[in-house]
Amino acid sequence: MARPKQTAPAPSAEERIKCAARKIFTCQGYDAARTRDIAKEAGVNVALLNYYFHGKRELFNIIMREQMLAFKEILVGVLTDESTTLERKLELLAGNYIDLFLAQPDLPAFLVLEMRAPNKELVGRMSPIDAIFDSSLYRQLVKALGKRRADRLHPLHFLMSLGGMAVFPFVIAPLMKHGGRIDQTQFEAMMRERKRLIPMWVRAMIDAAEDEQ
Amino acid sequence: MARPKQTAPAPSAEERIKCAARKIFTCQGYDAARTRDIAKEAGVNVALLNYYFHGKRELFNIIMREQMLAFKEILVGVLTDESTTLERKLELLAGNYIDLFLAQPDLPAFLVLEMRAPNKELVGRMSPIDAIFDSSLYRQLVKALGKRRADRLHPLHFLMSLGGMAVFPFVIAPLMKHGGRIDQTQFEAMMRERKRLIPMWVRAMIDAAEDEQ
DNA sequence: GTCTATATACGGATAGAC
DNA sequence: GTCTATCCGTATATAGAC
Repeated sequence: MARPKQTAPAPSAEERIKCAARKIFTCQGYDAARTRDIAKEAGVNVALLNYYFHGKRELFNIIMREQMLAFKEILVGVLTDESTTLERKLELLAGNYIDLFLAQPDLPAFLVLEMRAPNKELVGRMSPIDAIFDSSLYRQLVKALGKRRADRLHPLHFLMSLGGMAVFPFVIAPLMKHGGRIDQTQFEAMMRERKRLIPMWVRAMIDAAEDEQ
Repeated sequence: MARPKQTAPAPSAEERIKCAARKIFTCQGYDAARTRDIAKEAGVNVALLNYYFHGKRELFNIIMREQMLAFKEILVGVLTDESTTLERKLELLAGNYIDLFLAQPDLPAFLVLEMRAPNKELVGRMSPIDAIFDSSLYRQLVKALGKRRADRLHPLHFLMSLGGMAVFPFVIAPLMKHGGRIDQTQFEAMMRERKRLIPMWVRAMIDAAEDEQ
């Protein structure tokens, strides 16, 4: 009698191709990626890749959509929650994004790269900008800034700053690791520190705006 | 008698090729760029490109080195000036970088892209990390943090934050311009605002560290 | 120095057997 | 569904004339 499988079932070829594609596309970008390499990584032939997905571009679009969605879901999930405070939202954003990038260090550079001209339509459809403007967080920022200051100082400034502080270290990591003054372990420790620091800093930035003449 | 030339002399073919290469490489990245397009943009034939420079890779390396140098010179120039205050250095860094990106909006994404694995050696040689550790700014940061706090809170945190706040808006510009809520004019106005805001914010971040228990 | 014409390689895609 | 073999376009690079 067949006992229930304890181990995960061997992933289908289709699934293996998608995983391989995600790995290679995110590491190398669309133009540098070779379908042959994706097929080899998945343990199949190029022909099969074209059988399941219809060519390189189609496969890429699927991966790209998935990755942008993962990115957007973190943002929108936190942004629109009416039940959390501004401070808590800042903590969640910084924490979730840094955790995501620690798990997938190539993701930020990949998204930066592929958001460029050739994919304008694809990217446009995924833009979270409307969700931001209509969000709970946006209203909380306006309130924290005070009506008068929110007129002169766009709330987006603070979201751009938060994003930049979370993302930037990962894209310049290759530079920082040269010369041996920062190694991978130290780098990761610093990124974990930033989960605590960034929300505190954004709060300080909001308050600094308060003090302007 | 030949009067002195009032107009700039027609740039040599070599120079035109370099300009075309800079434009096309920075807009499209190495893999997507076609030597034919560079040659056409320069008004010459592909053969000539290979005559002056030795193949696509060589030409690219020259451009890449130049662009990274421009980037690094801003940083190092400000960093090492013993005669300016911490506050002034922060102003100069934010101001100079944002001006550079306003003039060349594709530059940040290009550098992010090309700093990846395939160019590790090239990038490593250009890393500004040593210059940072030995700089006047670094010492000023340690001092501003206070010796005790500088032990627990790495001064690099603040440079990463400054960099991220200056760069990030330019790399997500394609996302922000969708939906018509931010247009190009507004975007540029916000970036100019940030030249004033970022130094103030970094100062606030340093002071926020001061207040921790 | 600058061109035309061409060699060569490579990568994406497909035909067709199993 | 999955493979082998192959086609075909395209991109880099070079040979050689002027």
